[in-house]
Amino acid sequence: MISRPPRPRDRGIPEATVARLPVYLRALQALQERRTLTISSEALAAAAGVNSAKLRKDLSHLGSYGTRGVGYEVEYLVYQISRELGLTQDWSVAIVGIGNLGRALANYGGFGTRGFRIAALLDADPTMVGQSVAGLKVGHIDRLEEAVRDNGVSIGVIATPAGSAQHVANRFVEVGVASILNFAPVVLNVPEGVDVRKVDLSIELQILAFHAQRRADGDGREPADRTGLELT
Amino acid sequence: MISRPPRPRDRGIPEATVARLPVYLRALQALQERRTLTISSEALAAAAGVNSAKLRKDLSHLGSYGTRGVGYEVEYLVYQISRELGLTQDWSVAIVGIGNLGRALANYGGFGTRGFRIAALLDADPTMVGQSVAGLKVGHIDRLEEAVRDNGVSIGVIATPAGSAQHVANRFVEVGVASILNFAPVVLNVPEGVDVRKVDLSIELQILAFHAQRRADGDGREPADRTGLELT
DNA sequence: AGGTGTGAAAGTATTCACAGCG
DNA sequence: CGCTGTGAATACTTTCACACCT
Repeated sequence: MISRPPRPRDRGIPEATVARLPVYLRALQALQERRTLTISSEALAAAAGVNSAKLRKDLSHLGSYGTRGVGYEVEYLVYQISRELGLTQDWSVAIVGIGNLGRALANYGGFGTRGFRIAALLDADPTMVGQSVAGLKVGHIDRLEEAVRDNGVSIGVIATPAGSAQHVANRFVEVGVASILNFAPVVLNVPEGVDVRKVDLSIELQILAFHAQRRADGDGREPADRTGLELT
Repeated sequence: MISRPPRPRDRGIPEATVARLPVYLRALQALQERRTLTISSEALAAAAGVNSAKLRKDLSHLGSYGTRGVGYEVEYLVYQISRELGLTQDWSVAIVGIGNLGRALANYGGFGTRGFRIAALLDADPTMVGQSVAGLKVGHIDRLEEAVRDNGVSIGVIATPAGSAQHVANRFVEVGVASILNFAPVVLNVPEGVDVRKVDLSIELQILAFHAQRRADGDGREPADRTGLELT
């Protein structure tokens, strides 16, 4: 549908940029649903909650996909960002730990708006095993290796209690799962080459508390965010 | 006159440091449970998944709480970090959206290991209202203002579908809640001075996919990415 | 000796501001 | 003319390496 990209792009995309691409992608997909064809950096930046210079710089790392005087073609950008993020292929995901959180994840429809397929749900609790969650039968954790191999799982999600997380991580790593999303409140130890991302609810709360306290302390002073300085 | 007597300590702790303090705190609390009295920067750094230079620099922003040749006193550091993060006071939290995720959050025992109190659960679904979740009765979202005021809520958690998130955020802001933790996959628009943090499951997955793809593509090159880090 | 605290250097990220293309 | 793409300036973060304290 869209002609082949000119050349393998520069692969040195800054980490900070990578972290924002999904946000841009989501904003663009929303625009696409509203049949918007093109958009300026200014408008897209506003939708994504960043400033336009940052957005343009970010996109410039993917290539020159805009048109001066006009903006970006929504559909084309969606495609380019999706490709860059690896969403043009499907990733199989296994979720371990089917408590409230695991269930929430399994049921999270918008899981990537395509690109991700939840292939297996596993739990250690025998009363959990066999139950149907989000249209999938929960398997026993003992079958993790089997589940990973049979489904070509390449991303593992850990939603177990803290005490089991490292063990599950080890097993993921052993069967070759090199991308792990960890919701358990522990620091996982993994060998070089394995990519772990952590989502930690209480850490986020604590960061909020820090800023809230500062707001209260300094009171009438720092408005939570530093004010811009003048120069020039 | 250049002297500045009033300020006891520099309050300008770098954001990157703030984001790591909760991780250190958790590691220290684990040590405390094992009756460890003192710890070196090297060992604490390993437990927290960072390098020791970074840890020392981070802690140096709080003050000079270590002893040269010895290390840090665990209990004292726990106290200092807790105080810095504002955990020596209690923060009341309201959760809006009691689906699987909201329930998971409500039941998350380790919610801050003290410091946070879940004061109200709210939902728009009438069949949900009145149910008991994690020992609390779910209230109707219409009573948000009441719930916030009666319980002195200062942190709001949004676990609703994307479509309702902005509306809920507006109402939080209007009753004076200036700290929001958003799990809905949308960019919230809030006035200056309101602090929003976002946790987005599919964004995390997409970042993992990016690195996984790079690993597959470039192959034999980039060693994936550093592990054990989170990003905000 | 042993390990913290910290300037200085190196590496990243953000913002500015404007040349130049469509 | 408007808006992208980008060098240059600025700001922030991490890492190094060692003086200095216990």
